[in-house]
Amino acid sequence: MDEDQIHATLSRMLLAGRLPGGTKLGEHRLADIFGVSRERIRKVLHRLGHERLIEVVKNRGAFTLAPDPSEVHVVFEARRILEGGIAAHLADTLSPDQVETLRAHVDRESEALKTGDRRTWLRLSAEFHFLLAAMTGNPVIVQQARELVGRTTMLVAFYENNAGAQCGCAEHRTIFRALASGERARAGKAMSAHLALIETRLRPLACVDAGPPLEDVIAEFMEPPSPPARTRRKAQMKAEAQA
Amino acid sequence: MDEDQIHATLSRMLLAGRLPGGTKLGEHRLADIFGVSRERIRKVLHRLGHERLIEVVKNRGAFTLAPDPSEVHVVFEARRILEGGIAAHLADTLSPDQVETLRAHVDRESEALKTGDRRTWLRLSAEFHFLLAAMTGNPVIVQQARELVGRTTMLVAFYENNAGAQCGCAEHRTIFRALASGERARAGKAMSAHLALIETRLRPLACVDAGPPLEDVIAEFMEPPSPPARTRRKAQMKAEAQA
DNA sequence: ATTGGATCAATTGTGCACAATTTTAGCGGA
DNA sequence: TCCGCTAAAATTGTGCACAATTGATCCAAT
Repeated sequence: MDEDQIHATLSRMLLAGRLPGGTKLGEHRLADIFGVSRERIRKVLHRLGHERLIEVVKNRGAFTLAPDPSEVHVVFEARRILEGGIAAHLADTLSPDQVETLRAHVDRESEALKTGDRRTWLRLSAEFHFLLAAMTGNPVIVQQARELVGRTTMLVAFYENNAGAQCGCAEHRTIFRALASGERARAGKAMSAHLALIETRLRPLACVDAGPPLEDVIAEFMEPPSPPARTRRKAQMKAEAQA
Repeated sequence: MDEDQIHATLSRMLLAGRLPGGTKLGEHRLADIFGVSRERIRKVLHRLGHERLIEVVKNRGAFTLAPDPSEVHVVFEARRILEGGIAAHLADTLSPDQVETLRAHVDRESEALKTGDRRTWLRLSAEFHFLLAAMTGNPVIVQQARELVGRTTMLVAFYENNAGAQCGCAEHRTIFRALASGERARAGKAMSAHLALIETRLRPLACVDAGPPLEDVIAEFMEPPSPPARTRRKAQMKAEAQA
């Protein structure tokens, strides 16, 4: 199997979020699974680590990310900043053709929502953000947006909140209107507000799913330096015990 | 020598832009220079490649980037988008302390400019952008901003236009005023305009330095698939001939 | 003289064996 | 029962030797 194939396969798997956070990804084990040498796996693992899709610790190996709530906030805040900038930029530079493409996309979202085609709606909903990034025509921006969207996907998959946490269709249309009329400030604000809403829809579930953190409860009664640090460690131990 | 040290050393060297674009970075050669094994160098090289500080081609090795004008535009456009988003975000979230820190920074810039301390002024000028990214408190954003600022540094170093292409002090103050007064839209626009100005100050030099592209002239009389692709290749050949 | 192909040198990619580090299991004592 | 220590097992890191690919040089043929 090719190295890029292995990387793509593992990426899909990680983005799907099927493994619990902190799961160990042993080199020898993966080498057996894919039927390739361990070195091949090593390279892919380090690459995934640099892409922030897994966490690699020196002399300890690779682990799936344990998405503590603070990471949710960090990623969504980063998306608000970056995609807010994208929206503002597009409001100034969008061509008539691009406006029409966007209009068609939002219309398809509405249509899918109306006809109850939930699967299509989910896909279109996710593609909307990527489409905007692509419309900048800037490969650097596309790359950065792809990374953030990927991390978001992992987060929502982990909190298995696929049902309600998707993008609201009306909000996409609001963003579109601001873009189409060239209202730079409004477009940026709308995008930022939209992403903030998604985060709030996601967060409540996180607390439920995270279970009893125990150490965090103790930490609440002490000075607050950085509570989430220990949550991660506990999740790792639990996951490793399963393996 | 440690692996991280080698990475840091090469990073500094690349960002300084001392080597011409397209210079080959042979593994065996670097291994001899640093006095370490080739594998160590390989790892660092691939890491640098993933960070877009060099270009690694399969079965051919690593090369310093050949900054064609299109890359200049791409990087600066990306900075306008990202840092525009950062400025807009900060206008909403800046604390009084942060406002004072920024004010002090801009004052120091003015002071350095007035007293003719050019070295200090250049440093402060560059740090202004990084300071804003850091003030988001978001590691993801800091990381992305660092990458773009780094690539910008390489570009200005390559075009050896260090003299006039630095940030205008007045523009920084304009951005600061918008941030301090919480004018989100104005802050984003000011940052975007500021970066656009830097690019225009830089570009004329680029065209002079690029020399006669030759293949591009031929390409102009054919169908336009992706002209910049061949410019890069020519720069590589020229650089390799020197080595 | 130029183009085409083939061989050869140089450089990168890969698998394997060994070294270093971490983790775990076992054991004895407080 | 719990803690500390030691040793062994497992896992990752590294250097080396060899394979594969690329680029260049040379020679021949048109």
